[in-house]
Amino acid sequence: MTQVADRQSPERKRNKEETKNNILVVATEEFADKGFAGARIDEIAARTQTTKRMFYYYFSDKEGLYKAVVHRVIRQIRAEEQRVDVDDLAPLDALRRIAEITFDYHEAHPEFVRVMADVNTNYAALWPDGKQEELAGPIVGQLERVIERGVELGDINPATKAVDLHFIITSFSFFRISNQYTFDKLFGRRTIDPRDRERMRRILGDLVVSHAAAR
Amino acid sequence: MTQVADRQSPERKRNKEETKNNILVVATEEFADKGFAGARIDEIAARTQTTKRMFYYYFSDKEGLYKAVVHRVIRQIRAEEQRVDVDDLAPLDALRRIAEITFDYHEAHPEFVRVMADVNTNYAALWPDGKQEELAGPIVGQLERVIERGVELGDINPATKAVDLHFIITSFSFFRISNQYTFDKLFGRRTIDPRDRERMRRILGDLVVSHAAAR
DNA sequence: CTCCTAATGTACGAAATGGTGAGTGAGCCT
DNA sequence: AGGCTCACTCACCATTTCGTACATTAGGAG
Repeated sequence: MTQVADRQSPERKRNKEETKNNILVVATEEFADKGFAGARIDEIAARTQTTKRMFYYYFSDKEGLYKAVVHRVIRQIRAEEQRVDVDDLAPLDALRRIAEITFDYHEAHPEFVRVMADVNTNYAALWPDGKQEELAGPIVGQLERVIERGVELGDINPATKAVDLHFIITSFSFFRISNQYTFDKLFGRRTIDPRDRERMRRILGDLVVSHAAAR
Repeated sequence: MTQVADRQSPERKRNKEETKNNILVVATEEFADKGFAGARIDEIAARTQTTKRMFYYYFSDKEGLYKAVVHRVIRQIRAEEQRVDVDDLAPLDALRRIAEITFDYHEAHPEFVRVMADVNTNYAALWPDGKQEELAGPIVGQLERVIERGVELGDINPATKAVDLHFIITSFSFFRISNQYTFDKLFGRRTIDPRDRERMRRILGDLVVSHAAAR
């Protein structure tokens, strides 16, 4: 019995990975809630199991911590997309399915939406280091494969571009969450009302299909 | 010749309206650029022709100034919409035209997009006082009239809802501006590239038409 | 001309905020 | 056992930031 196992054990007092992760989880909540400028280091510290000094020990400064948070939320949505498998659906059904998955993800993960909105507030000046492909993920490639398949079958318009489809899907799904508060104030509709949810989801699917379908 | 004219004259040194407006214009830029939490009162002061003390004199505090800015940018887009006249277009053409006008407005007024995004960051907790109808404006009513006309002619699906149409148009137009930085980082497409602009504009018009058109 | 009030300017303070210097001790290695 | 490293703690600081008490002036009223 070596002690290697103990190194990973939860009761270990000093645990680099656990501490870092604990900070990241709390920081994600705080940054998602208040944005970069509104988030307070001391506030995060109070809700962490460690002290403020640890941020600076592991993440250099507020910006470093923020970049780590951004990286984290993007990695999570990409991981979800990785699991998408629509190969056994007809092309147009596959597109609708991808749209629905994205729609659902945005609703289930408002922290992703809020962090991304805040990154744009800062003109994406605080962007995590790392490869662009790793962050972009497989989604556009998946759409391309479906399009290719659909074109061969004559179901999909050959002029259809994957990035355009992704833009349509994402703008609809993202805005519904990000702008729910002002949209509801202005037009008195509970944007995320469960009763409206199904209709909105269907509308998006219809839009995607009608955009891609062969004439 | 009464002196009433002089009261409005530009060379007047002390001018309530002009001072307030000057502050509002600068504050709009600053809040749009940095958001509520990131904006700095002293920074606004430095770029104004008056002193910081005037904010508090006219707008009570930072929140009051922010609310005034929000009110202002919303009033401006509604004023633009007020001028829309599509009564002499065929219903489906009218819808496309309204979509294009909204699309163009968002592109021409990023400060509107940025301020609204920031309001949502704050869960719309800082919302200007005033009537909801005044802020919502005429856009939904205009869409409703076009739909009604189209249904009578048999061009438009009777199930079409004006708010849904407005959601489709706005989410597309808004996201294209608000999320341009992250979308471009991730998918390497200059979202507001002039060469892409026409295609995006057309895509939105097509989506709107296909959503509303009678089967 | 003088007074009075609305409008403007000056200078400052209290609290919050991001960040750090210096030390401590847990746990691994030999 | 004992030393060494690195994860961790504590107390502290320099600025920044919102806000205000108080002084001052423009300009209309009478």
